[in-house]
Amino acid sequence: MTLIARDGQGGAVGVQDIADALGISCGTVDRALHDRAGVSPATKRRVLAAARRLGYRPNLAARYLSSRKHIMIGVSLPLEVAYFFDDVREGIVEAASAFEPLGVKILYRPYKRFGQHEVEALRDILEEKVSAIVVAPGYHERMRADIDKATRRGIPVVCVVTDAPGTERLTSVSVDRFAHGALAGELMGHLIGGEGGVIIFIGMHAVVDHEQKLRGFESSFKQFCPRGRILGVVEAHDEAEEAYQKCRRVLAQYPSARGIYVATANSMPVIRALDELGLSGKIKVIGTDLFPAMVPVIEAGKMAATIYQRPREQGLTAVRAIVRFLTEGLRPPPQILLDPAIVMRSNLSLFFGREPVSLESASQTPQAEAVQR
Amino acid sequence: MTLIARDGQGGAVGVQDIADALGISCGTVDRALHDRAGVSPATKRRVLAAARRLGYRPNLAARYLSSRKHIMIGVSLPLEVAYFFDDVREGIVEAASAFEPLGVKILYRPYKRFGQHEVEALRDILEEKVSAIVVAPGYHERMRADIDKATRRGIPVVCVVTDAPGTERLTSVSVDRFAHGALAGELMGHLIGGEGGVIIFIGMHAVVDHEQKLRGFESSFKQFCPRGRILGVVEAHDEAEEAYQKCRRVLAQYPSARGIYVATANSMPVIRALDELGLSGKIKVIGTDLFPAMVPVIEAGKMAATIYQRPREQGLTAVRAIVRFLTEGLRPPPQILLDPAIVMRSNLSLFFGREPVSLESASQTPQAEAVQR
DNA sequence: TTGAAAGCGGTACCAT
DNA sequence: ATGGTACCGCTTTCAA
Repeated sequence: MTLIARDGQGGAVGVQDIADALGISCGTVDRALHDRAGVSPATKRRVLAAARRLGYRPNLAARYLSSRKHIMIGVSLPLEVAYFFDDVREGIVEAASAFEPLGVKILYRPYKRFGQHEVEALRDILEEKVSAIVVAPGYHERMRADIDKATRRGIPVVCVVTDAPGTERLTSVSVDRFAHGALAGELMGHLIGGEGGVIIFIGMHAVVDHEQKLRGFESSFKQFCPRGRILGVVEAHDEAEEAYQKCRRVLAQYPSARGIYVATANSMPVIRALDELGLSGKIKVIGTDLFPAMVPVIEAGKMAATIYQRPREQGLTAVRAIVRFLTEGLRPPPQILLDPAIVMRSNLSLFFGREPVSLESASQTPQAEAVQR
Repeated sequence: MTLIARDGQGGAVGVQDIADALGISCGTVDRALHDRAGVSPATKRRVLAAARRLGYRPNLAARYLSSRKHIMIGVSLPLEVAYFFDDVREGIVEAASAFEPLGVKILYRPYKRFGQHEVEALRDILEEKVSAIVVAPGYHERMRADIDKATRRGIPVVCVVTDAPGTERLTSVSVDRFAHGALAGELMGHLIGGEGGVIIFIGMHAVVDHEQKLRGFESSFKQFCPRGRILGVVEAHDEAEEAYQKCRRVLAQYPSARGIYVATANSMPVIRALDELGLSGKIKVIGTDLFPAMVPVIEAGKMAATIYQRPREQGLTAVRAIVRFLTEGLRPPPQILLDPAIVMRSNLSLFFGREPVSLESASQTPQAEAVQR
């Protein structure tokens, strides 16, 4: 050993150690480490080798303190559907606030409706100086060019809720949609006691999400309800009135139906139709997502279960993945799939109205410092 | 305004700003802010007032960099039951690694079996210089004194999996056990089609956890299975052989039983008994937790569902709560209840064998730095 | 009791 | 291309 460890903290190796070991200055080491201009290729190679050999790990606190570069995460999400994307945003803010000490900040650039003006919103964000971007692509083909552009500029893009397959996005966070449908199918099989016909409501077949849920449902319903049958698949295009009308029509057509699976958030019109026909509770309904109006419906037993896509978790997960990538270079798996949660009457209260750990009560005040060591 | 903002970053206020505003030195401000010795009460009051007025927020990166005090979290968990506590520990390590830039480190002091030598293990940890402690109290009465002692020393204690009610612990992280039981009850109601007798296996009535699950089950089973009946509650004391024997006996006594709810992890002996009696799949079983041996059982349809207590999430949550408390003074709610997850065949793969975001691939190497901005 | 100043580990700028 | 150094905001030590 030609070196004397500079510190007792388990021997963390810093730029200065590398510099000392090579007999050069820390400035040069910094330049070599970060691909900055003005280092001879030879020196650079030596530095990189030494860094690896000595096990260099950057001190992130020092870096943050020194560079004063904040990690600004641009968030572009639709304002509608509010109950869902508000929760996503809540998760994002929550995670960002946990990383505040690392200088993580959120730049929120919402747009009106899912799928509308999303490209413009993304471009706006690209104008600003952000370090990463969170988006929920409605029409991913339209977003592709800008997502790839951001990525090539070194700005990682993470998709939440929906994905933009085939793009250079860092990763996507969403619920496993096949599992979503499969859970619904398995549960439905149990609910209707292993036999009977069911009807499925989706948005449209063209939407990959809906199609995946549908396939999931079909695959497991077949297993868990061998004497069951899928009577029909209704496209309601996420329109309330359309769902209502088609529900009435399809029930008239199949009066023997024993279950309905609504693979989108569009379940309330179905409940209304069942209510009017006096079939609430008789026909078993499995819905998707969770919003205020559904609470009394579930409590009243008019909907047996709903598959919850955990928007808050999605937001949390996206930001955590970004921060780890940015600060530690840890590349997340190309796709992060959360497990959909089954919400029934017994656990409803755990999902609804649950507050995040309050951000207000954070120590703005010096008093709270006292608890530290 | 008598002050000119020192920086353009949104006007963050630091110790120096307070010092300037008061015409004193930053050293004094620091002492006043942290209850250190050697500040006149008058000065201290003025500093505190100014800090609040100016909206002082400590720069945590600077603090960490300067003080070189790491946040060492002492973790005292049993090695058994491994499949469960290993996952808790995995979550703890995962969360800690995310906060590594803040100097968060784990001091792991395991002990052999749940409930045994836990007091000694806790005392050992107290000897070391830790900033916080995570424990899973088996016999919380025995732990009380040491938990309170740690807390009084300024070392927050967080309970995971189990709680130590009535102690000064910072908070506890566990699954909502009433909801656990209630979910099982609701599901069971559906599984047996609204009528029939069921049998419940617990550890013992004296264990609060088990009693809570039992009450949850009873309450919802009554609602969802109005023509159902709880035939018996079996205490198996977490012993495999006992569970097996009692299962055979109770099934002989109630041949009409249509469902079994095992409220502890002790479900495999029950499955074995059912297998031998040729009742697998006929009698609906709802279990608790998830471990390797259960996977084929669920896949084969011998167990309809299991209620998963999400050990990894518990570990993650505990560490996050500790870090936020320590760094931001944010006090968590007195009890953190996670939602139990329903695992069935359709979502089994999402829970089992799921790897945490790999810690290995983290940037030990300077190359990964290049992705940063 | 208080002030002044030296770091902590990187970064960035100015010399060379 | 490289070295030297001031500085980020806070803590800590030494002087006064």
